[in-house]
Amino acid sequence: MRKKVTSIEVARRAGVSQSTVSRVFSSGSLNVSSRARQQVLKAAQELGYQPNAIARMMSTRQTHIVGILMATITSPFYPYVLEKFLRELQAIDRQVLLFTASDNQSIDDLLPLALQYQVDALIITSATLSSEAAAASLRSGTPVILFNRATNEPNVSAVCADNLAGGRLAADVLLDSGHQRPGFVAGLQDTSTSQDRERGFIVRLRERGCTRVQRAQGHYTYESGYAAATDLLERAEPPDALFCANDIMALGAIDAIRAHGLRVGQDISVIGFDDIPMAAWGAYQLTTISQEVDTMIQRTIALMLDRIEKPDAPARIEHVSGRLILRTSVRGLTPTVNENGR
Amino acid sequence: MRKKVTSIEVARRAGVSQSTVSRVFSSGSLNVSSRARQQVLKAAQELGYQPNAIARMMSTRQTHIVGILMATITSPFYPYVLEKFLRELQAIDRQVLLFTASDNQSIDDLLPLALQYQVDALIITSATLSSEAAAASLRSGTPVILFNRATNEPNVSAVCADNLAGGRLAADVLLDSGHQRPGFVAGLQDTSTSQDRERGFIVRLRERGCTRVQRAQGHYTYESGYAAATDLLERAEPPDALFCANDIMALGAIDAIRAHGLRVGQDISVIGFDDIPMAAWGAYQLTTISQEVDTMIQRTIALMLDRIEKPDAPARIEHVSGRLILRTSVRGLTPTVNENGR
DNA sequence: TTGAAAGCGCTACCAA
DNA sequence: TTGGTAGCGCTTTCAA
Repeated sequence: MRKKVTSIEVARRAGVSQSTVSRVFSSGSLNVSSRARQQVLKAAQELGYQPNAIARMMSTRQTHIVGILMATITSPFYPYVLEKFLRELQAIDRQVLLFTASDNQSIDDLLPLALQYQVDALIITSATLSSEAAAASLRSGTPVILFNRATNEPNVSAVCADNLAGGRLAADVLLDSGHQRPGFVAGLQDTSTSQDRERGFIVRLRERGCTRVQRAQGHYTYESGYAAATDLLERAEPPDALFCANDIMALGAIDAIRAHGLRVGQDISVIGFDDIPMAAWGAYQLTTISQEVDTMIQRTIALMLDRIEKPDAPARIEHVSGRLILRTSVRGLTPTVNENGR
Repeated sequence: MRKKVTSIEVARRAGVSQSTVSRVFSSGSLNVSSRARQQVLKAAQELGYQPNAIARMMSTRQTHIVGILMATITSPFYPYVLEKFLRELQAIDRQVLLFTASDNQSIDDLLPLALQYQVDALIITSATLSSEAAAASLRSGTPVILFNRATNEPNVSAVCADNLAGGRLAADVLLDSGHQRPGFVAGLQDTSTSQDRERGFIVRLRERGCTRVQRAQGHYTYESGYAAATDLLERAEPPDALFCANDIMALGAIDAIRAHGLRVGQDISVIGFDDIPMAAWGAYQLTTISQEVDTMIQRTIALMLDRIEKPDAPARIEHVSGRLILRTSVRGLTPTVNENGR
């Protein structure tokens, strides 16, 4: 049992050359007589032979492995992203080597590691790339695609939601439904997602004459949303509506609001961003702006395949716009869209 | 940029042999004069050399890659499991090749694929292994460990929560707090987790004289928990307490109960299993039985390392018992434990 | 359609 | 401490 069976042993047993065995298991059995193929298959079956993928990578110099670097797997949005990536990549016969990093620092440490594995491409989610890291990836000739983060690096492609437009949409929604004092709960300070959502929101509010916006800092977790909302509610003139940079903070905000004895969607409105499944749960019914994960992922993979094929093609940034998902957490708006979490 | 730099080029530039370059990058620079090492490092730096991990695997016949096969990444319990596994494995210098499967069928298809990658070991979560698959893994000499599933296969190790004890605990909790008509919401029919939790629950209830237990079938999702609870509530003599086979169904049940105008923890009690972060959220405050993920994962990795070292050691099954996490969804019990989601 | 043989980029052994 | 060299298990020419 211990010993791995190699193509040589199969060849011996089948009475053919090792080359023939290789042909049977690679090029779709091209240029192999069906008699030889039968024999090889039979011998392989009997010996329990499986081709050694590592050796194959070695000679073809193609691993068919995609590296995924994910900073925050547990934030409820990302498991969907990961699962979808896996399915799509498995479907096109690519395997996934997964890395996780706690902060942007470790991304820089992990990148060379991923490159050592000769991945065909690297997808980085929920993290930013330093310029040095970008340079290293460029030098190695490994395409890098950012998912859900913008970047200024030339030569690094990215796919993200249209966060600016999303922020503007949130502003319009709140103003249209008659709110006067909107507040903003920010996500992690140094993320392009939070920055852009905030900027779109503020700019649009200003365009429509609303200049005083209260703000509290969160960091994309339930607890930080709870804390930020509490902070905002206890100020002298609390907001009458909250735009939270992601759904999970919005859920925390809702619970904080209720803990203050206020009713969400009546006394105060809340709007989120992402449309995670929990946003549709009975206890929350969160109105939010969706991230079109499926589309974003398809684009990411398309971009990736493109760069694997034409490594010298210029990098591209793509934006995917979200939709307003109407539920009951913003007052004066009635759900019309079809309701299913995801 | 395109071309990958090899150790030969580094050797040439550093004026040493290729063997020396190899030594510098492998055996911790053992048996290399510090002068030679300096030169090699300098040359490598200048050329942007990174050792090729695939080639290394090829000669050492050790990939240092662990395969993880995960059926349901998006069920809220699993992202934590995955992240924890990644951190722990990265910490001991092992990489993770991740596979996902939609059902037990595809597990069987994925297993040979994972084996082709010569993974040092395979961890399978939230899925069961057919006997043929177990045999295949055995023949290949690759250790397989099940996480969170029991198994009867000899030669397959497993780590899971003590589900039987958990079910008994749930029964005791409900009876001790004066409930008369407990009901059970089952998870996926064919999972050992749901079966064992149910069995422990029923057996203990019976031991204490409670024989009539109503039951509804769910499948480990929020929606199915909602539906199952609705079903139970609308029966002639609805239960006064619900034990749900996992937390996410319990949350669905809570929302269903509220939709019926009943108060959770007063009119009817709910107890879950897992202790996912959402169970601690303000809107739910779910009393539940924890799965000690960290411990379970450490055990899994220990088991794995053990079998990698001694492939002929017998398989082992380990159980990790959970704790009662008191919140407010079961009436008559007051939270005492320290409160933080995870 | 087949087989022989030359790599792929490393590690590890052996001799110096 | 060094360098030379023989693999690791495949794929892929090249000739036959």
